[in-house]
Order: sequence, then C-alpha cells, then structure tokens
Amino acid sequence: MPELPEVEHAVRRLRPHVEGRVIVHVQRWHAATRRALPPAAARAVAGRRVEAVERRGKYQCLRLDDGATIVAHFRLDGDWHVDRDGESPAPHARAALCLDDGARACLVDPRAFATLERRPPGTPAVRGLGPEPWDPVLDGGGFRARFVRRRAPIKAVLLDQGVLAGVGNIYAAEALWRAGIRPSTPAHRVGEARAARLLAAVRAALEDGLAHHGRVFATADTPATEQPLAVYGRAGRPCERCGAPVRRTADGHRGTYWCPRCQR
DNA sequence: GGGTACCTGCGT
DNA sequence: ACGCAGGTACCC
Repeated sequence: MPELPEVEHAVRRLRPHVEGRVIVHVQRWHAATRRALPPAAARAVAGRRVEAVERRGKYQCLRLDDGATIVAHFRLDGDWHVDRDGESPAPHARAALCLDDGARACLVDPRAFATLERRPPGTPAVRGLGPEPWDPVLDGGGFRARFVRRRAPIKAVLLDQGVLAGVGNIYAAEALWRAGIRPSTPAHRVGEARAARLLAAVRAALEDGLAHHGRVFATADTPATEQPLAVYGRAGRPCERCGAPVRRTADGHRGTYWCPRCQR
C-alpha cells in the first residue's frame, strides 16, 4: 500500500492514538520484526512517551521523550491497525506498540517486509533522503540539478529516494505520464523546462493521492471513492489523453506503465 | 547501475 | 504451478 500519500494518511490516523501516550511494552510476533527491533531495543522503548509522529519520505518517525526515535517503514504491504491490548491480534499483525491507555498500535504486514527500528538518541532517524516533494525551496532548476549528470532512465531517478523522497512505482508512472515524458529517457536529457514540468507533475500526482488517502485502484471497474490512475496497472487499455493503448514494460522485475504516443 | 534477496498472498 | 505485487539494502 505505501507510497507517500498512503504513509501520510497512516501517520494522520496513528497520531491521535499515540502522541502523548506512553509505550508500556512492545509485542513482536514475527521473526522479521524481532530482527529489526531486537530485545534490547524493545526494552529501551518501553516506558517512553511518544512526543510526535512525523513522516519523512515513506518513513514514519515516532519521536520519544528520551531523544530516541522509532522508525517504521511499510515497504510493500504494511499498515497500522489500532485495537485494544489483550485482543487476539489481527491477521498478519507482526508487532505492536502497547500504550498506557490500553490501546495497541499493530503493524499489520502480510509480507513481513515492513520494519520497525529504534534509533538511539543523537543518531539521525533517517539518512540519505532527498528533499520532500513540497520543499518550498525546491524548484525545477534545483530538482534538475539533482540528476543532471545521471544517465539512468528518468523513472529510475524518480524512484531514487536520495533524489526526491517519497515517490514510488505508481506515482513515478503517473507523474511521467502527466509530464509527457517517456520513462526510459536518460535523466541527463531532461532539460530545464521538462524538469520543471516533471516536478509539478510529481506534486500534482501526489496531491491527487493525498486527496484519496493514497487509496488506489488499478483495475477495470472504478469505485468512485478511489483514485483513478492514468497509466499504472492499465496495460493495454486506452490512454486517457490520446487513446493509444498503455504499454507495460519490465525493467528488472518491476512494471513500468506508459503511453507510447503522448510520452516522448 | 543491474541482479538478487527479504517474505507471503493472490490472481491466472 | 507460476508470475506478480506499491520497497529497500545488499552484492558485484
């Protein structure tokens, strides 16, 4: 589920349950979460108050009152599910923060890829991330400067969290479609004007996602409540702008969706 | 950079 | 049975 819009929505839902609360203890139900949050880290987190919950890219940072941070990342499937301590955990619940009011924030994650880690006080919670897409000082020129020397396809550059934080496979495809840029275009050949258009397109695509809480559908029949996507997951169906069939190509194992007629 | 691994479930 | 899945970190 998680690209930036869904992570942002998850943070907004989680925040009222945990901000100001004390973590009584941590549950770890799966080997992957026990690895990411070993016993000493789980112990260190117990008894700490959560002062704030913040999103950075696709990471969620829970700032604790001792200066440590719990960093959560949903990877492909994660989500929060809040219930009550002592209930039988939801299917695929991998870990939980048990709070002093009896609530329990469960990390639910069928594929067990999601991570929950503790960063000790004084260490950066998240490293190597580029600017947030809405960073007010970021403009087309500044954006382009971050990839102007790179020969990789522009789509790979958009997925690079060090260039810009928070764009994943769906919104990379949608933004490139909105900007009319072919995903395979070498990044260094995206000039000033197209870079500016692309940044605006990324912002617009993500804003559209936020408006729909990151909930996305990619198949034929369209519940009006979910976000319509122009190209992602629509291989073979007509491009909304020009009617040409949307193509799916595979770089590596990951699908890339684009319109061969209006993305040049 | 590109390949692979980490996991599990789902649709075909 | 097989291919696919919205991410990231690791290896050359």
